[in-house]
Amino acid sequence: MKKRDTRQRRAIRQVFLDAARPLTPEEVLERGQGEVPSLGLATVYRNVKILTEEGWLTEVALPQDGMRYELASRPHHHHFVCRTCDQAFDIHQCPPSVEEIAPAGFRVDDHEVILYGSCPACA
Amino acid sequence: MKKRDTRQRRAIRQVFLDAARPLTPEEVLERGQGEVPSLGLATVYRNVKILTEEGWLTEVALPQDGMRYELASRPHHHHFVCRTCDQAFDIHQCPPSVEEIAPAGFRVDDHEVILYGSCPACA
DNA sequence: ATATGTGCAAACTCTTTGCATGGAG
DNA sequence: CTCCATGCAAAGAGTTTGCACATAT
Repeated sequence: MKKRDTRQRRAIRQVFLDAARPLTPEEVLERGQGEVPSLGLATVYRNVKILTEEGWLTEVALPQDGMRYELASRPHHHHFVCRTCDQAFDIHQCPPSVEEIAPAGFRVDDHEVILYGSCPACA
Repeated sequence: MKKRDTRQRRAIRQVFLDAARPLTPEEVLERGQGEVPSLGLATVYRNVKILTEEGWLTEVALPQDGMRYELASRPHHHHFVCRTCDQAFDIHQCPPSVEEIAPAGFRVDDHEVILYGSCPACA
């Protein structure tokens, strides 16, 4: 199926290019409406799904509220979740030897580290 | 508010005492109905919330599907999620200095490490 | 006896889907 | 001119809440 280059899809892509952290569909909607006011939530969901299938976005599975998405091209990093404002922040370091805690017999091919606490604005 | 010791609450507590891994509300319902067939899902949600507030249970935030719960008294550990059978396993080690990767200005009060891969049975 | 706990169903929230219209190619 | 994409509204899935009745204390 051929993909069309619509105003909405362009706006949604731009939102992710401008984002410094993983975004929820709701956040994508708000930001995208700055560019295309008529943008609907269903369109955000549909496009985020398509962009993820295309490998342009990746799902960030943070427990707090729902799935978040970010550019697939970003280098390896982890996340900090603020329990006060519920925002997710990137952490650009990775603890050494994280994957070595797996017991023998388990083959590890990826890992996620999530820190919880208060961000600078909420602390 | 004083807490009563009902059949339902006792059954739910027993489910967690018998569990070897974090459980979803749905799993608690199924297991609890073995003891109290009339048990309702709303009661599970209410009690799981109360037991968490009391500090008897802790929320386990595995991205897969929804929140899971386990005994708070279990020693600190992390989780391995098998991408083949979707089962979660406990890892009884914790990588050193995980929380030190947080940037300045962030106050960390908890962390979670999730490894993904294949468990011994699926490898 | 009294007030909390329960079960049911309705309300809510988040996400997906059906359908008629809009707009890219 | 064709069809895919969009917006709306309704439908689903998961969780919470209101209410009348049950029951622990």
